[in-house]
Amino acid sequence: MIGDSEMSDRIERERIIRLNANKRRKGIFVLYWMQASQRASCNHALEYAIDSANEKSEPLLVFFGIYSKYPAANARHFRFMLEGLAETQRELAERGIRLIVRACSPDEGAIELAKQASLVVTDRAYMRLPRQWRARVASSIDCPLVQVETNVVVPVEEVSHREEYAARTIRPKIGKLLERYMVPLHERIPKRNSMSLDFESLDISNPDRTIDALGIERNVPPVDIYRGGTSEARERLRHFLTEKLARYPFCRNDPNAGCTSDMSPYLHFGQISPLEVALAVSKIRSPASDEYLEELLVRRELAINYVYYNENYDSFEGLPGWAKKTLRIHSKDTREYIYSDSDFEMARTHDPYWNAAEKEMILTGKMHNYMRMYWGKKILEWSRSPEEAFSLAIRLNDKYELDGRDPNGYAGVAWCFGKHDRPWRERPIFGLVRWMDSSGLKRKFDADLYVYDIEKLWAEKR
DNA sequence: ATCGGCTCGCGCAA
DNA sequence: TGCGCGAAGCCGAT
Repeated sequence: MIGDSEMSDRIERERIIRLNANKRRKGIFVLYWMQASQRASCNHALEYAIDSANEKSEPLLVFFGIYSKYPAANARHFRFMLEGLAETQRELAERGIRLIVRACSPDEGAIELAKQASLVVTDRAYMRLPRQWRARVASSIDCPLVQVETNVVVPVEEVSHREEYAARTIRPKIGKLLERYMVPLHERIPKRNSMSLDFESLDISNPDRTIDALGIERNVPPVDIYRGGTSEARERLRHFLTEKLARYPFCRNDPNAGCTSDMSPYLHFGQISPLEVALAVSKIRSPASDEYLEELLVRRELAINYVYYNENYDSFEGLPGWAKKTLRIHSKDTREYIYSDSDFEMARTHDPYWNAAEKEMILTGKMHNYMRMYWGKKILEWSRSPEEAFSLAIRLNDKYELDGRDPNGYAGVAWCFGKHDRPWRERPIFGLVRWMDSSGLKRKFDADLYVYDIEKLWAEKR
């Protein structure tokens, strides 16, 4: 596909990819089909759409399709998303841009609205389903579909043309491109106001009412701890930078310390831009900010590289050869414990630390990173086979985590099975895959305090 | 408390 | 072709 920069002097041309060969035509508006980047600020796709609209003095209409059947999504995810979307709608309105929201498969909605558009702009997610949607829209509409990368700091294909092996192989590739791509995005206002365009749109001012109206599953309840939206994300970022970052290197692996940034749900729904976070953090020059940028830029964009280039990102098959081989050799090893899916899901194992991690996820929608590793390793250890373990870990992660169904989640689970890691001393069940044990948790932090706190929360909520 | 060994494959130097 | 080294590991020796 061809890069296209003629319309935007402020967006790096590598972020822009035409997904079909259609020519721009006369239309009533430029359409920004918003999907992955649900925000009004620091959004390259939105800014590109504004430039495109201004160029021909057309108004800009933004469309978001709410797909109530999105795999593994439930009321927890939808409420968080809707809270953010309502704020984004208000923010866009202040710039004279109308955001319409419809309950439909997003590709269907985009195809319908594209009939009246001169040009369609969209943002970018890397999972199977949104990629299918974009492909379908590209071939079904009569005007151009232009994809603008705003979900990563360095565009995926610029970093590498293939699946990277580990953090150490992608780190220098990202590092040398940061100078070019880690630059602020200046925002503009459309020449023509689109607020008066008369299009049917869902009222999303009350998320719970919308959830009921859409008939979305309430089997996993929303959480109160994390409220969706760009302003909430920014407030958390500010708090992280002023109160937590300095001690981040010493306490980030301690679930009791409460010193994580908690950006992942906001990044997952695109409510805050990774570029905005990176620029804010990098203003503080310290070893601590470098350590955080490693997470945000190297680990996060490695996870995206994995999902983008590995079609089996959510199954055992996606693992590296050595890991699959060694896990298969040991798949018949005797397991001291074997739990059913519901034993795991209901936190009914013999291990209080594992149960606490599971309960933290169920209650809060976010398990501490360090416990996520232990949690995944033990599912592997206590399942009938590594294939079943992998698929259960993905299912639980997608269902309960606010940041589930995200490249980070898939790469995180895969890491527990050897992805992006190296081999270690061979042992039963795990083979050469790194093993973890609860004695390690106790060595590194007060694991019993963690259990105590989670059990207390569990008792309060039940 | 600290440290080497475990083990595979990438990427660079030669 | 050889060599160093790697996301969070554990284990056993000192």
